[in-house]
Amino acid sequence: MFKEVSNKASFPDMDQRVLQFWRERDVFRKSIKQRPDDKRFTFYEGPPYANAAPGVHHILARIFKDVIVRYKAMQGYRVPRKAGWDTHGLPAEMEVEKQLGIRIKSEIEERVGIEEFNRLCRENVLSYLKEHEALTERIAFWVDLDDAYETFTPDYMETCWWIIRKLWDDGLIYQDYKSVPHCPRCGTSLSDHEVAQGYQEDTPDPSVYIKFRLTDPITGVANDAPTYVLAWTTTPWTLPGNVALAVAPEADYAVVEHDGERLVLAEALRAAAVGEDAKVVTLVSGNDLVGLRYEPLYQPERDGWGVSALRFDDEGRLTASETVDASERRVVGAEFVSMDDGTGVVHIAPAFGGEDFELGKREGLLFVQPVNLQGHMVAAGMSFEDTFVKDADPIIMHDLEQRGLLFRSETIRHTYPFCWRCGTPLLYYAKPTWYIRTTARKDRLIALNQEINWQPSHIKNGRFGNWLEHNVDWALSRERYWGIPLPIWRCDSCGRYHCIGGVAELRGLAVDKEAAAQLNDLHRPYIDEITLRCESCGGTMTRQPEVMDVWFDSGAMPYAQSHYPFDNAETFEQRFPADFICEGVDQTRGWFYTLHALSTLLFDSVAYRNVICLELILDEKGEKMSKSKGNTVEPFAVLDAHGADAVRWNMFTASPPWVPRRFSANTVVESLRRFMLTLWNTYSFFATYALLDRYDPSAPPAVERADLDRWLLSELNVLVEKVTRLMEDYNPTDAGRAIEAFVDDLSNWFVRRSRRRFWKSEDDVDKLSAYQTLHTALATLTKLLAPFTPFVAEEMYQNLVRSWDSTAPESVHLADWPEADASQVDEALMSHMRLAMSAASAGRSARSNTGIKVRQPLAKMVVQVPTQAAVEGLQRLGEEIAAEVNVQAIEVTTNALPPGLEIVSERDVTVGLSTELTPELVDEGTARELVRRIQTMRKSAGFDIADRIVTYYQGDDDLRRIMGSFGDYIRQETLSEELLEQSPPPDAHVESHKLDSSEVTLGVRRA
RNA sequence: GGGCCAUUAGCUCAGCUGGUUAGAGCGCGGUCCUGAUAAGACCGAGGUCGGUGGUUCGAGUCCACCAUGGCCCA
Repeated sequence: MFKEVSNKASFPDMDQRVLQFWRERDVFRKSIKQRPDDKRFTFYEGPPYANAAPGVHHILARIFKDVIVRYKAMQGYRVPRKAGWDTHGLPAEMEVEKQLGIRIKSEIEERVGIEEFNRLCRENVLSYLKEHEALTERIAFWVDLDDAYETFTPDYMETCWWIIRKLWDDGLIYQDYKSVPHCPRCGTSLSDHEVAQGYQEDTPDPSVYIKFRLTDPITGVANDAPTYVLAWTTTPWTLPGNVALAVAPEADYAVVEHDGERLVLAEALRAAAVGEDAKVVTLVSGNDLVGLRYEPLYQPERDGWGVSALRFDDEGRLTASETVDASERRVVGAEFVSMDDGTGVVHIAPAFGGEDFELGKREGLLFVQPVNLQGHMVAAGMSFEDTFVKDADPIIMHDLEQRGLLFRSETIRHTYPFCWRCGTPLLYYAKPTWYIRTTARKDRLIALNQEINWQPSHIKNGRFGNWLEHNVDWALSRERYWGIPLPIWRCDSCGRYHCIGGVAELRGLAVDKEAAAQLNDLHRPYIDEITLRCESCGGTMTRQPEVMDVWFDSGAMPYAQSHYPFDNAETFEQRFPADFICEGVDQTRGWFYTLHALSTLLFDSVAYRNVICLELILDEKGEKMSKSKGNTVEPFAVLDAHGADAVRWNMFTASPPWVPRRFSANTVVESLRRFMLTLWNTYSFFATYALLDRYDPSAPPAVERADLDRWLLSELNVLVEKVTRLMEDYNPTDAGRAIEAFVDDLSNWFVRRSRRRFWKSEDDVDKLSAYQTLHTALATLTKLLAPFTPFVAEEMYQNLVRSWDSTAPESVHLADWPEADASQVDEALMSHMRLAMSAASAGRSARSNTGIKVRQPLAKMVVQVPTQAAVEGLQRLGEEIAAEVNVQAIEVTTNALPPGLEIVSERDVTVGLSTELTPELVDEGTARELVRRIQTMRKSAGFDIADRIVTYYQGDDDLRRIMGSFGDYIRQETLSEELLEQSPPPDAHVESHKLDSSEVTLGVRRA
């Protein structure tokens, strides 16, 4: 039998009961195991970083993962869900540095030591693991936390080595000097996707125009005054590294007079740079300038700064330069010279800019590096010696000004990259770096992307597609500590490199086999101590000191989570690629990319077939949540206040997840009121009356269903079809909204219209049909809702289904997803019901226009509809309209409405309400008024809904007459066994009322 | 400078392949209804659908440009 359901639900308490139930019955594991092994749906968990407390954005990502995988499980798929934790990389290192008060990288090795440092990092990354696990359980994200992968385990790391080795064998790993974004504080390069996270707009920087004095004459121009090429830069600190000036070969350059000197700059930028007034001596082409030599601003290699010059050799490699003379600095042509801003002359310093470096290679330029990895100027004896580059800017500008070489200086604001972790301005810096040659497979990266279903779809060819189109090689190495060591060793004698592909191989080649055999932690510094025997020359090989980009770890997750290929090859093959992943849109350059890149390079396959990209969560005012602003919402507080389902429902339905969304406790309350409570009260209503009536859900189906019932079942089956379709389309938001609309109809039309059917005293077919219909709707809803609001779905399911059907699955989450029954769908009926609703609404509107309140019955309402079919359909539903509008008769017609009626139109219907009041109608209105007052008295007397009572009344002739003619009606409505005209006994609840103009005394007492 | 997304009521959001008078919820004012409901109904105030041009018989919807905001890239 059903259990009683209070209409005062406490969802947080219910959550705890349900969690307990799932734990006791091990429902999560059963939900996986009960499904066939050969029908799989693979989900990959993008590993969170557990070194900070979980926030609401974690809830967002986790429930969108959960809703899809729960749905697929109910669809009959076996859906294993392995949890995972991201553990390596700068976030942890940064935290530990903060703890230790470390300011610059060198302190780590000098003061703390790598061993201790990494030990602290390991501690740090899991410091909030318990909170993350607690949140995961609290919001009912079903993922296997007991079998989680962690990226710092030897098995995980070994797979990563195997991947590098495979790429190495395919010739996809290489080392090169390249200009890379470098954080001088962290002392390491950043990958492009890391740089992407740290751009800041409106960054002020110097904008300086520098004069480079030509030492060669320009062909065809009289050499009778000092001539300077004018170059523009926003990074004065790179000027000591200048080795060339680049011009656009095809562009026009103007030679202008200025203060008795000549300046050379692009004609297109002349007015902007030197003003309209400057007199143009002549125009030359860029080609005329190429090859001209100029006087260097600085010659660090000559002047004892402590910097030696290198030179690009014929193969583009950097080699020591024996001799350098001033004349080697010259003007070169380059296609990238822009005429958008500056002077059309670009100062070239291959030690810094990427384009500069490539140009240096091509032109065989010098290479001068007057900045160290800490970002300080190496410039012994100069005024800016040992200053941080950004601080060196003004000093260098001052120095050049003194020497008459600064033409103009201003400040501009532009977008500049900063370190996403520590906020230090990044420097583009040429240094040796290990790369994965992703560009070699760029066409496959692009082609395979076409096989991925992106939600929202514009990401595919928009953000992600563009990213792939602009693909550059993946800078893999990091000069850091807490990461997977790069498995590359170099022979000290012959210089040969060897890439290790696994622990066994490492042990085989180790010089000290014993030490290698005992190695059980592959991290630095232990791995650094393992040297290998060179197979070519017998020399000793030492490991390259870098560790791997932490994004590599996450991209390796499909393979490394099962220690492929060393173990579990079969498991891997079953679970690759993923059917579904879901993360924030910031991962287009992070995890979405690293997964895609590695699967393409390793197996020429996608890594995932369907992906949902979520947007950021904003605070109530639309601002980004951040701890420093103090506008974060504490996840456990809101969960414990309103329950996990309300939070989940809000996030699913309040706005599409791929648009930045606002979130606050207030928005959760709204979801609670609008959806959760409406659902719950409908359920509570059912349970209350089903219990009173001893409704037996196992009874055979009613032989005949009322139109209202057939309508609801039709809507229900349409809903099942719609929700299924939307879930197949990875669109839980619209699916949830469809459920919400149904629940609203269920509560505010079906139940509202059916109340009398439930509480009438006869047990007839109509009552049975009403119960069966409502029961079916609610029981089906528990299944549709199970993926969305798993707690309330379980609670309702247990009572509505399991309480009487012991053969039903023991949890709603073990049940099968419902299937729509098209034979129950009646389009015409649904459309007529919509018309009836409109007619009722228009009728209520007409009533309020007349000022006659609804309790006062009126004789009739005429409903005008456009078609004869609608007339017939509405006639069947006339009773519903009549009851809503409280009229005694409904007349449906296609004809024009007769005059004298109160007319209101809504959509396709126009109604005309008769406003004439007869004495009989007034009496009936009074009778209804009496019923309502007696009902209110029952409540205030504290009677139970089903209590039978005796009602006492005293009043004038009018009251006596009404009690006489409407006595049956009043008795029935108020469950009065008797209506007695006498003064109530002392134990009755008594009230005096004013009815119209007369005084009435009423009393109620339990019978 | 380029790309993507967004812009509809005070706030949060719907408006499918272009088709009468642009909707809902919250909030506000009023009225009503109520023995499932922390609810519900009806009325009202509140919109130049970011702007300008274009295509069309007809544009919130399609196109172009612009503006503002967000994200990303250079």
